Amino acid sequence: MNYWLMKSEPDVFSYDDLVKKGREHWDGVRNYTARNNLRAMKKGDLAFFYHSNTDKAVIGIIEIVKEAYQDPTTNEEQWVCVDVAPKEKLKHPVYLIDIKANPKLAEMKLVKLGRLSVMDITKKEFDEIMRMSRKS
DNA sequence: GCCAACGTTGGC
DNA sequence: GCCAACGTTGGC
Repeated sequence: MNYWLMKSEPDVFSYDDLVKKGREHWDGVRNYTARNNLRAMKKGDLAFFYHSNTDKAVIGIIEIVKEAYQDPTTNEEQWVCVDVAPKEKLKHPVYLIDIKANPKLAEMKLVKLGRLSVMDITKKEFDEIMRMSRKS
């Protein structure tokens, strides 16, 4: 079981949009590091859904329901996508500013590699963000 | 293979 | 809207 964090601009595709759809392709990734992470995902892995730009917060948990396959939005063979489904919306969003302020999360790629859109996180980081989401 | 120029992302 | 960070491209 691996843990991930995936970014989306909520104006383009939000967690609530995913809930409405029930399941969606996570396509359009055109970055090699992010692509490698997509390829490493296993069915059943969990990922945080992060809203960039307007919210800058982790909103919910999603589950990988289909492993990497050719991205249908391009003919270039090197790009892949996965399918995801909503798992659970966090009780409270966990904001980037609070993640940055938490020393336990200082090593997160979210903080260190600001532009990476699909990243791996540790179970400790996953658990810590879950803990933060339970209090307002 | 180096590196400057350029484009994109995303926080502020 | 600006700009820093950084990945990618292309000339040499």
